[in-house]
Order: sequence, then structure tokens, then C-alpha cells
Amino acid sequence: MPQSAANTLVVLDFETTGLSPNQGDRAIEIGAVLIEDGVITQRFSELMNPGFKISRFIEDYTGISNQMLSDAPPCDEVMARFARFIANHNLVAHNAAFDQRFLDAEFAKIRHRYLGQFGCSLLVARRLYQAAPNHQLGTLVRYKQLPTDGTFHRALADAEMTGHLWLAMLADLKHDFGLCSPTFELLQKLTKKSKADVPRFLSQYAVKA
DNA sequence: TGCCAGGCCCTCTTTAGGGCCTT
Repeated sequence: MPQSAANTLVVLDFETTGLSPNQGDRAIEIGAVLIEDGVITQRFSELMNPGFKISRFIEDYTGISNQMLSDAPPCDEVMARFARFIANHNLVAHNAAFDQRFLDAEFAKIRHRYLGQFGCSLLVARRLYQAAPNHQLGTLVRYKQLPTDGTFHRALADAEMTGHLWLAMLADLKHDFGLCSPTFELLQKLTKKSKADVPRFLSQYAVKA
């Protein structure tokens, strides 16, 4: 099985019927971008029919209606296509624990496993942008003046913004902390550190001027 | 009947509680 290139990752975002696959919630939309060498090169965006009516709250929250989902293919078809899209690349999501739970639950239903590791833009942002008003995706997009078309709570739009946030954090690690070429693995290690330990941790990797 | 996510992270902490973040 091919391994993920070191400079390649997939940033993904699910829209779902609720917060917990353990409570019967399902995915209703998956959006993702493939980033290669710091550039978004491919996009994936599909609605999927969970097999039951979604709540009025989710319709209002996402703008995805039951009518839209009635015309969408079932989850297993979409997730099989998405499995081919992510291949074995490393993965990034904002509050990755949430998206990982749904990815694992949907892949389990089609008996698929993936090898990529998950990185969390929320946990990195909490350490790098401690002065931000909060660490919601929308707030961070405004705080860092990241590209956006103003669409929120749709899977591809959120995945694109999360991708730009990830790239911005890599750039800030270079410019603000003096790191030569921060890796996915370094950002994962960073999320294990307390906020107070961030400067000391990053200084170990800084290139001396 | 009553309840209902789960993990991170801070603090008036660690034998706990509550806010944040995702839909």
C-alpha cells in the first residue's frame, strides 16, 4: 500500500446529523482538500443520504435540507469514493476528534481502514494564537484574515478554510518562531505540550540566526 | 424514570468541575 508523501495531506470536514455517532448520528456531507507542497491541488465535496430525516436545527445550521439529501447517494457510496480520495495521506481537521469519530464510524460501516494520522488545527491554534478571541474556525479565519467566500458550516468551505489555517500556522512557525521547515509530526508533538511550554519546545527547532 | 458526546484544558486541580469546540 503506498505511503503518504511527507509534504501531502488531506484537510477534511464533516457535516452531520448531530454530535455523536454513538448516539446514531450520521454524516450528511463530506468536504476535503488535498494539499501538496503548500498548495490546494484537489477538492472533494459530496452530500450523502443518512437514511432518515435530519432535524430542523441541522437544516438551519448547515443550510442542507431534507430535500437536498433525498436526492443524494447513500453514505456507503460516498464514503467509498472518499476512501479513494484520502488514500493513506495524513489528515487534518478543526477539532479533529469530532471528525475522526465520524470518519471511523462511517468507514467501519463499509469495512474500510485508513493508515493516515490525524492532526488537529484547533489544538495547534490554541498554542500558537493564544491571543485570539476564541479558537472557533470562523474566528480564526477573521483573526488571521484567511481566504473565505463567507460560507460557513458547509463541508468544503470549512475544509478549505481549515486548510488555509493550517498553512498559515506553518508559515507563522517559520516567520515567528524561526523554524526552517515545520513538519506534520512536529505539529502533532506541539499539541502534546502545554501552552506554557510552547516557546521552549519550539526553540529547540528554531534555526539560529 | 431520567438521562443522553467526547476530549482538551484551565483552575479556586489531581479523591473535580466546568468552559470550549465540533454538528
